[in-house]
Amino acid sequence: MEKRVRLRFAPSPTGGLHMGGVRTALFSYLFAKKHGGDFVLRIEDTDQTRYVNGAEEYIINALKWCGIEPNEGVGFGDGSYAPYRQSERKELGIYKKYSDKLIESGHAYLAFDTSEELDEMRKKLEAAKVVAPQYNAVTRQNMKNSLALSADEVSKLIESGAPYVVRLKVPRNEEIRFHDIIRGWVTVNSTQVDDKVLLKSDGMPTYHLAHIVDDIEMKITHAVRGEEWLPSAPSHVLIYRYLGLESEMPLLAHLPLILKPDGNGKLSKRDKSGLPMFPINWHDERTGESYIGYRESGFTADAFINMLALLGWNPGDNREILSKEELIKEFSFERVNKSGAKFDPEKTKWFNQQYLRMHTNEELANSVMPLLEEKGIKKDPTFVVEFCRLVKEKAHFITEFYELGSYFFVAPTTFDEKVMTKKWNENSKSTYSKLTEKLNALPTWTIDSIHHLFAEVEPELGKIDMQVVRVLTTGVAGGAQLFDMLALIGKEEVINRLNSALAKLQ
RNA sequence: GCCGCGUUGGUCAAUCGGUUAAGACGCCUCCCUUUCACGGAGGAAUGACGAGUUCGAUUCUCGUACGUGGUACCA
Repeated sequence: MEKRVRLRFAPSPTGGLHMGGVRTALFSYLFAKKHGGDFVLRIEDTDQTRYVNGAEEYIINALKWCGIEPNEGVGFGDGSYAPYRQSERKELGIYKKYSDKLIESGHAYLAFDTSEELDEMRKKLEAAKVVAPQYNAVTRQNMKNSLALSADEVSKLIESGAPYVVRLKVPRNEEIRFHDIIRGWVTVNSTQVDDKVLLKSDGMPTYHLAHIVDDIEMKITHAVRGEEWLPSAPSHVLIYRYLGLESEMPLLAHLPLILKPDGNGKLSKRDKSGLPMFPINWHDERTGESYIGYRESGFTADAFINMLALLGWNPGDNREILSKEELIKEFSFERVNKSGAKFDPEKTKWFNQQYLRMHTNEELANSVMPLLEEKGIKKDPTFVVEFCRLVKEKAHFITEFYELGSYFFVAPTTFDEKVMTKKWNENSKSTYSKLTEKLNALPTWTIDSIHHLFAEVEPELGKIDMQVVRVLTTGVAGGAQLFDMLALIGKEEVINRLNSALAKLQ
C-alpha cells in the first residue's frame, strides 16, 4: 500500500514569513493537495534566543490570507501528531530518545567544549592555515569530548554538572550520495561535513535533529525546503542512516532561491522596487521595524499565489494565469527549476492586474469602498460599482483605484498644462461655453445621450476636442472613458465643473 | 579559501540530440479609438566561454568564467 502523502511547512518563529517562505509553503501545499494528502504546519521554535513575539501568529494569518491552509498543525487544529511546536515536543522526550539511540550505537558523542574553546580551536586552525576550520573526524581528537577523553574523565565531567552537547560522529572521507526530486543525485564527501551539534547544552535539539525526529514521528513523506539547506542535507542523510531509517527517509526537494530583482543576492526584507516582500503587514516587535504586505498593497491573494507559483515552476505549457485548483492539478516537483529566479516586480504587477480584471465590479467595490471611506468619501454602492468598472482596466492594485479616479469625487482646481497650451486658443472659451449650454439642455443624462450630443453638436460648434473636455472636467489628460465618466459624475456636477473651469480660463 | 548547486533575450521561461530556439513581462512601431484605456498586428533582443562525444549539440561530458548558497550550541 502506498503511504499517505504528508508534507509539512516548518518555519521558525524568528520573524515575519517572507515571500520565499510562502512559496515553500505553497509548493508543499499544492503537492499535498494534488495527492490527496496532508499539509501540516509545524513550528520550529528550538532557538529561544531568536524567538520573536507575534511571529507565529503572523505565520498563521499569512497562510490563511494566502489560502494555503494546513489541515493539521499550530493554529489549524491538532491532528494525530500533536503537539506541533518543537518546544512542546521536547517535553515528550523524543529528541533525547533519538539522540541517546545515536550515542548508544556509537554514531554520536558528548562534547564538553565551551564556546570559548571552540573559538580558540577555530582561531588556531586558521592560524595554521587550515581553510575551513571545523569540528570533525580529525579535530575532535584534540577537543573535550567523550571520544577523546577517557571514560573516567567523561563521567567526572558529567557528575560535576559540566554542560555538554551531543554531536554527530561523521566518518572521515566517505562519499554521501542522496537523491533530490528537483536536482537529481547529489554527492558530497563526508570530509566536507562537520560533526553537527544534535542536542544543545540546554537540552534543546538543533534543527538538524529536531526536523528529522519530527518528520519521522509525523510520518512526513516529502521534505521541501529552500536551497540553503542543500549543504546540510548530507548530515541529515547520515542521521537517518545511523537511525536505521534511511529507507524511510522523506523524499527531498530543495527549492531554488528567489533572488533580488536588480543586482545580486537573495531577496531581502525590503526591495527598492517598492513591492512588498511579505504577504501581509509585518511589524517586528523586537526591532520595531514595520514592513508592508501584499494584502495591504492592494494585491489579491489569488494573484499573489499565482505569481509565486510561477517563480521557479511552470505547468509545461503557455498558461500563466492559473487558479488554485489548476495549480493543484498541474503541480509537480519535476517541473520546478533548479536555478534561482530573479523576482520581477513588473510581472508581479501584471499578475495582479489580470486578476483585478477577472473580479466582478461588485467584488472590487467591496474592497474599494472601505478605502474610499478612509478618505472620507461616502458614495452609494451603485456609484462605486460603476466607478470600479471604469477604473479597473487601468489599475494594477485595488489601492490605486482612488488615486486613478480621484476626479470622480473631487472637482479639478488645476488643468493639465500640456494639453491646454496645445489645444486651448482664443475661440475655445466660446466653443466650450456653448457646449456646456448644450449639455445643460440635455433632457436625459446617460452615456448614450451624452455621446450623441457630442456627435450632433460638432457641425454647429466646430471641432470639439475630447481631451479638452476631459481636462476641463477632471483636470487631467488621462482617465476613464469620457462619456461613461461624465454620466457617472452626474449632470449637475459636470455643468458646475465646466462653468467654473471656463470662468478660470481666458 | 573550501565545498555544494546553478548558467537559454533586460526579466520569467519552453525545449528532455535534429525546431526558422515557443510563450509571457517590459520596451518600440502600427491598427482600433472624436478622449483614456483595453484589445489586435508587428518589431528589437537569447543558448556565458573553451574543448570533447556525436552524422548532428542549447540539450551529454570535462574545464574555465560568472552567479548563488553553505561553511554556528541559527534556522
